Amino acid sequence: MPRSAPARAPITSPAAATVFTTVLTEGPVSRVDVARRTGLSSAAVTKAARPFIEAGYLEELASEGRTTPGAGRPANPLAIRPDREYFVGVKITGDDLIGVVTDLRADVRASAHHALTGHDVEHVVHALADLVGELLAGPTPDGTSNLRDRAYCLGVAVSGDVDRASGVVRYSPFLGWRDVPLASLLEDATGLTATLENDVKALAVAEQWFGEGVGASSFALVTVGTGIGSALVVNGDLVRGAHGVAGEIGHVPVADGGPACHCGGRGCVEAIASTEAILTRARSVSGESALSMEDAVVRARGGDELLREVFAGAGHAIGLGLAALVNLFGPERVVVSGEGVATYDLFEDQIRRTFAVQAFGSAARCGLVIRPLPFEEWARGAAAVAIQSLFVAESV
Amino acid sequence: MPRSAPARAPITSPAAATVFTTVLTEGPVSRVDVARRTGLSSAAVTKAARPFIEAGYLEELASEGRTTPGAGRPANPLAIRPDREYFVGVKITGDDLIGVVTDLRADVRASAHHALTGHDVEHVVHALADLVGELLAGPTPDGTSNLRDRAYCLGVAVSGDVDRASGVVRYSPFLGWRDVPLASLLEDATGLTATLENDVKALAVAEQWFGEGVGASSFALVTVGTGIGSALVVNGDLVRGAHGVAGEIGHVPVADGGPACHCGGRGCVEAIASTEAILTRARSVSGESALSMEDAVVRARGGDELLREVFAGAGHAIGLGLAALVNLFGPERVVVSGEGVATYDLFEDQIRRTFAVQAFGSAARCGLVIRPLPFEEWARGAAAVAIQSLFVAESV
DNA sequence: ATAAATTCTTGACGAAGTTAATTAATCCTG
DNA sequence: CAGGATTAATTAACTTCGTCAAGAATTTAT
Repeated sequence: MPRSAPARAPITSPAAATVFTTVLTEGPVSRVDVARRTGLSSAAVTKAARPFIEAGYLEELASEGRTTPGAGRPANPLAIRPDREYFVGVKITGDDLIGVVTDLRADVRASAHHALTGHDVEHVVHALADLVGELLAGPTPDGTSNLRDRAYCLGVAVSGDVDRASGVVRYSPFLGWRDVPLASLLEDATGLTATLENDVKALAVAEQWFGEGVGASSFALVTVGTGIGSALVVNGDLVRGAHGVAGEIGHVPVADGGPACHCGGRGCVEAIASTEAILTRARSVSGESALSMEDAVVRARGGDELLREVFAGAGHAIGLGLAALVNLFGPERVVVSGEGVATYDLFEDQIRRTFAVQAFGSAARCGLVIRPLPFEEWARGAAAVAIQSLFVAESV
Repeated sequence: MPRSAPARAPITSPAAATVFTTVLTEGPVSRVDVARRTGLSSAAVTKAARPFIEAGYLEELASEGRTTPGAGRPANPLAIRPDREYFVGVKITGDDLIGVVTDLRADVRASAHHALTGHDVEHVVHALADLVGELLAGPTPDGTSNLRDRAYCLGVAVSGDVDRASGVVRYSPFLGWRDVPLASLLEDATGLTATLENDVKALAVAEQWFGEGVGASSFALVTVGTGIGSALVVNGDLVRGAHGVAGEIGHVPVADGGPACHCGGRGCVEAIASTEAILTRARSVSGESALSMEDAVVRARGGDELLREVFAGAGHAIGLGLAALVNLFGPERVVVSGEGVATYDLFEDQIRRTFAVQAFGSAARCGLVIRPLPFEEWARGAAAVAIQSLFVAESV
C-alpha cells in the first residue's frame, strides 16, 4: 500500500541543511548565532530558515527576556518543533525486532518489540510491517492526530554490509541474507519511505546528532556485546569503506597467536572480549563448563580473582583495539557502548589503563567515554537515520 | 628577500580546481571527457579551462587523428604544460636535506642534498636556503629562462606534528623542535612561498595525484624504515586527526606483551619492524652484538634461518598492522613503501600471508602494493605539496 | 553534397550566497 | 523620559558559479 509522499519543505541547498542541523543539534539558537557558528551570513540564515518555519519544522521562540546582559535587540531563537512529524526506527537482531517511534529530536515516544521465528525474508518483512502497524496504531503523543498520518519515514538498522544508497542488504551473516532489496520490500509492505543502515553506523548517526558526537568533527563509536564493532566519523562523514567494510574493530588483531576467531584470524578483539569469548574463557578458568554469564559477573564482582582477570583481559583487548583506532585516526572523541558495557565496572579500569599506555602522543588526549546503552537505543539509531533521510542529500 | 607573488591564474571556484586536477592526474583529456568524469557540464569545463590556458598552465593539443572510430568533431584534448612553472621540494631528515626541482607533473628535473651539522632552527633554515639557491642556480630544463625566475613555490616535508595551514612545526621529535614557524622563516630566507607538511602526508599527496592513489577515493600509504608511519586518504581528503596525530600505524599494538617501544607502549609495529628493531633482534638471535644491517641482509638472503625468521617476524608485525588499518578503514588501495622495503624480498611474503589471514571479509580485496621507494621520492612528495598549494584552497 | 554525430562555445538564465542599508527592539545615560 | 548605543533580523541589489539550450565547428558515412 504505497502512499503519496507528504508535503515537505524541500531541503535542497547546503545552507538549508546546515541551518537546520545546527538548530537540531545545538538547541534553540538565534539566527545570528547560527550564522556565527556556521560561517554563513545572517541574511542567508534568515532565508534558509523561512521555508522550515513555514513547513512547521522550526519555530521562532519569543525572546523571553535577555540571557546575556548588554544593549541591543534581543534574539528570537529558532527551535525545532519536534512534534511536527514522527519517525519509526526498527533494529533487526537475530532473535527479534525492536521498534520505536520518535519525534524529530529522536526522543522515543513509543516502543514495541516482536519475536522473530525465522530468518527468511518474507517472514521478516511481514513481522516488521506488523510491528510498524502496531507502533503507529495510536494517536500522536499530543493527541491532535493519528501517528499513522504523521509518520512517513522508516529507518531500519541491520548488522552486516548494508548499501544505504540502494537500500540493499548486501550481506548479513546473522540473517543469512545476500543482496536483499529490503528497503523497497518494506516500502511496499508499510507504505513508509524506508532507509536502511548498518546498525553500528545508525547508532553513530544518533550519537553524532544527539549524543556524545555533537560538535565533534571526528569521533568513533565502539559497541561491545555479542559482537564488537565500531563506526568512524571523519569530517562529519561516516567512513564506509571501499568494499563496504569499515570500522571492524572487532577484527583488529591485538594478541599475536591469541585465540582463534570465527573470522579465520587469531587474537582479534572479538575473540577475546565478546560476550561469548568472555564466557568461554570464564568456563575454562573456573573449570565449570555450565557457568552462566550472570553467575560469572556476580562472582567476579564478589572478588573471584580468576574471573576478574578474565574480564580485565577483555578490557585489555578492548583498550588495545581502541589504541589502534585512535593512533590511526586521531578522533576527537570515542564512545564505548553496547550491551557488554552493562558490566563495565569489571573492565572500565583496564580499558583506560591499557589505552593510556598504548595511545600515541597527543592522540591520548581524545575524550574517552564508556557508557552502557539501553537496547532500545539501537532502534533510536535507526530512527535517527530516518530523520536524516528527511534533510540530508541522497549521496550520504 | 621576499619577492612579489607571480602572475597567476586565480583558481578560486571548486569547478576550476576539479577541472585542473582532472587534467593533471588523468593526462590529456578532452573537455567533454572531463565533464563526463566530473559530472560538470561541458560548458562549465570550457569556462573553467580558459583562465588556465591563458595563464599557460594548460594547453590544447591538436586533435591528432581520431583514436576512437565514429563520426563527429574530434576532440581537442587538454594537457598540462609542465614547464610553465617549476617547484622546489625539500625533505628534512635528522642528518641532511634532500631537495628536488620538479615540473608541474612532479617529475624531478634536478636534485641536490646537503648535510646537516646541527638541528638548531637557524642552521637548518640557512642550510635550506643554500640548498634552494643551489637547486635554482641553473637555467630551466628547456633552456629558455632561469629556474630562479620560474619557481615560486617551495614545499617542505618534516616528520612530526606539522600544522600545514599555519606553517608551524608543532612538534618534531627528530629535530627537537616545538612550535617553530618554519614556513614564514623559509619565505623570508628564500623568497619563495613555502608550504609545510608532514613527510608521510606529503608522500601520500604525491601518490594520490601521480602514483598508486590515482583514481582511488580512499587509500593508505604506509612507510617502513627508521620509523613506521602511514597516511590515510578518505573521500579524497587526508585524515589529520583532531590533535594533529593520525596514521600512527607504527604505534598500533600488535603483539601483546611484546618488546617495549620508545613511545612507552609494548608490542608496537615499530618496536618489531623498524630498521633498528630488526637489527637489535638480529644481533640478539645471532649472538653477534656488532652485526651490521647489511651483513644481516646478506646472510638472510643466503639462507640463515634464524635471521630469515627475524625479517619474517617484522613482516608479520607489518601484516598485522595493515590488517588493523584495513579492517578499520576499508581503503580501496594500500601502498607499502619506504627505505625498509629495499629488502622486501625478505618479508613481502610474510606481510601478504599475515594480511590475508587477518583482513576481515571483503576488506581483504583492497589492492596491496609493496614497492621500494627511492629516497628522493620523499622530496618529490614535498614538491607535490608545493604544487598543491598552487591550486587547492587554503583550508586543506 | 548532404546527413549524422560529436565537440566546443556562447549567452540567457537561475540558484544561492554576499554585502550594505534599513528596520526593529532593547538597554543606557543624562 | 528622550535620544543614542547596541544588537538582531530583514530587505534589496549585486556577485559568483553553475546549468541549459541553441548553435557553430569539424569530422565520418552515404
